[in-house]
Amino acid sequence: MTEPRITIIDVARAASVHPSTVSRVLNRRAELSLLPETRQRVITAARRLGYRPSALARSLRLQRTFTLGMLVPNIDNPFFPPIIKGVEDTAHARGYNLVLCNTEDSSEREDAYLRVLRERQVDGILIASSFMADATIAELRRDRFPFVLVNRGTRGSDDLAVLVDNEKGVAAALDHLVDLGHRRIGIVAGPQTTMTGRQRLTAARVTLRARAVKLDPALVSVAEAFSQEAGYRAARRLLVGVEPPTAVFGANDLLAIGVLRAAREAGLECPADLSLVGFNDMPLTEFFGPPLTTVHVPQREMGVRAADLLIAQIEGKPAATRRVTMDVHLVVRGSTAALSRSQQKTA
Amino acid sequence: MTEPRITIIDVARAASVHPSTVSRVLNRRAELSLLPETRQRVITAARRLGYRPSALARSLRLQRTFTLGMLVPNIDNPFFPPIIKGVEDTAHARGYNLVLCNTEDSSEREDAYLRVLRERQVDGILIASSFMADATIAELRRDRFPFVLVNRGTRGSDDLAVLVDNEKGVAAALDHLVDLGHRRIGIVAGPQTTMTGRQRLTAARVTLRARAVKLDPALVSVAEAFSQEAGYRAARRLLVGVEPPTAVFGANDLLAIGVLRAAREAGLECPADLSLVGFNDMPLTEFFGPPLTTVHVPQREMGVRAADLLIAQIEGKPAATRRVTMDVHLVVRGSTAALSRSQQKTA
DNA sequence: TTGTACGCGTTATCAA
DNA sequence: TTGATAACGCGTACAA
Repeated sequence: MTEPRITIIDVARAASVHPSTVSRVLNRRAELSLLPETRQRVITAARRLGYRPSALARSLRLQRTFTLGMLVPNIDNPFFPPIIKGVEDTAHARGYNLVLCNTEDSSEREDAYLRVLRERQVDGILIASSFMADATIAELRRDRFPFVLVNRGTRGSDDLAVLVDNEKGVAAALDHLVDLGHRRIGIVAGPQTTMTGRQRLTAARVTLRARAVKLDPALVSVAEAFSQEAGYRAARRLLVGVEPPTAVFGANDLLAIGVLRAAREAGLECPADLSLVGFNDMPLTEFFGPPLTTVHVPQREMGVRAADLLIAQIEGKPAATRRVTMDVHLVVRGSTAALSRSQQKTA
Repeated sequence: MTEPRITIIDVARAASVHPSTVSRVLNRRAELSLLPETRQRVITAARRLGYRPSALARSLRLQRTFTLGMLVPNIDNPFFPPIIKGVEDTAHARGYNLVLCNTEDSSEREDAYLRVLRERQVDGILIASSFMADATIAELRRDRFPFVLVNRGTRGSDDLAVLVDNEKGVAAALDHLVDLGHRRIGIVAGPQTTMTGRQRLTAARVTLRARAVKLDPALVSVAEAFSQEAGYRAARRLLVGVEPPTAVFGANDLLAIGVLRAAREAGLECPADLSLVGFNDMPLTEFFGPPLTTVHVPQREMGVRAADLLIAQIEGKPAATRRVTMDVHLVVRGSTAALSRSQQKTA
């Protein structure tokens, strides 16, 4: 059925040398001690036979796979692809492959994938899955398994992590709204089971207090996921109140889009009737109707830094920093506008 | 440094049985012939020691990795994530893992990744990379390596493939524009080095001829990639002409977005001054300004079908069909409108 | 400079 | 029902 695999032994035979010699030639380590002629014989024999090394056998022998695993909550969320690209580019450049796993925010899948990755002996893991239990991560830590957290932290430990400056971003977003004259500001928060969700909500509270703007508890709606649909549902609860907000901050862009949809359904125009700010600046938000004002996060760069951190750890290099915080800044586009007279009247 | 790996041998020792027995117990194949007591001893020993099987060793022995490779041009293109999810869900459900590779439409990376995938002995490959040379694919075919083409074909061979009904989609898109009264219709075509690019342009020609609408050669602009930027550049060439089109068909949604940007820059409102149709119905297009009229392609389903096809081949199941063509339909949203009087005057 | 021998962790096959 | 053995393909001390 299948052609028998061509191994190092076949090459050796063809070149009339010992298999170990073939191995030496093909792994051009220190060019030390190899007759140029022998080397040539081996190389041509290998090419002629169409020899293909077995990464499996090599990994088994070396106990190294040159593979990284990455756990992502949802590849459908446009926030992640640029991060993944950053990781992959860096990995590729440094001789590593990437195995990508979609957890769908299901702890069952998270565990399954984590197990698979370890059984496959990937050299390290990137965890962007924000729901994953700290306990699961603690296990990796205990086993000294190399890993890096992306866009999430763990309580009270100094795991390697690449984080976003949520405080700064949220402050910029809300300062912007307050500066535009808004006082009744609604918050569509992310799931409070995630660190990002909690941090951004807390930061929002802090910022508004600092600006002496009262945050009406009725104007805080927590979404059960970082998705457009969840944002829509959360926003509906927000907009039907007797005294609706004149502006809303969505804890990420997908939530903001959900808000937009709910607003339209309620007959509200954005930004005329409702100003809207998101977070992440995911691709294409500038083409939305209206273009989304949002907090820019350097997604690709996050991936690059995360991969760098992980590979450094794998290769035993001294880690200069255990924690990288990405800088962010507000990008003002069309979805926010100064508080209008009509809005004031309504309120 | 690293803890020594716990192997089947350690478990065997702890359970006072032979390693081969451990293997038998752990691979709950036909429950045939195993003393319940022995089985229990092994299982508890394994659990107690925290035994983790080595996928590497197993794959080496079995010559099977239960891993699929997937080549994608660009994970940043929102068209692909749903496909990838479809593939991954199916693979996961059937016991396979997925190694994802971003080719960036670079043949260098395509070759590099393809080589890596084969060295890692993935059981099969999904190729969504439309630029890949037919010659490269011919090599896979020659080696009888299991693969499935996604959203692309190869000339004159009956490779396993999951395709999109481009003819139908393009016809629906252009019929829609013609029905709205448009006669000066521009085409922003995809790269003619890809099968999709060629098919859609040809289909456009065919459809317009069938409707007795003349296609002005000056109104056909070929983009050098299926990206927003390339669409923008191609559209600029189109819109600056002396007699600009009243409607444009973009060969995919990203190109259409590029057109939108170019139109705005030229002071054209969409759809008042210019109607626009895309292709693919990638996620979030409904939230664009204006919402994009486009041809819906069941992306996730494509991934599912592709994975099914591939796994069937790997497992030696008879392939009912070698070629699956996905049905498509037009989704009319806000970016298209009937030809207006002002547009007629201009023309 | 090259050959010898062994082990990486499994599982299939055969023998007991 | 379980044990022994070989082999999957490679890399590396060590010996020659």
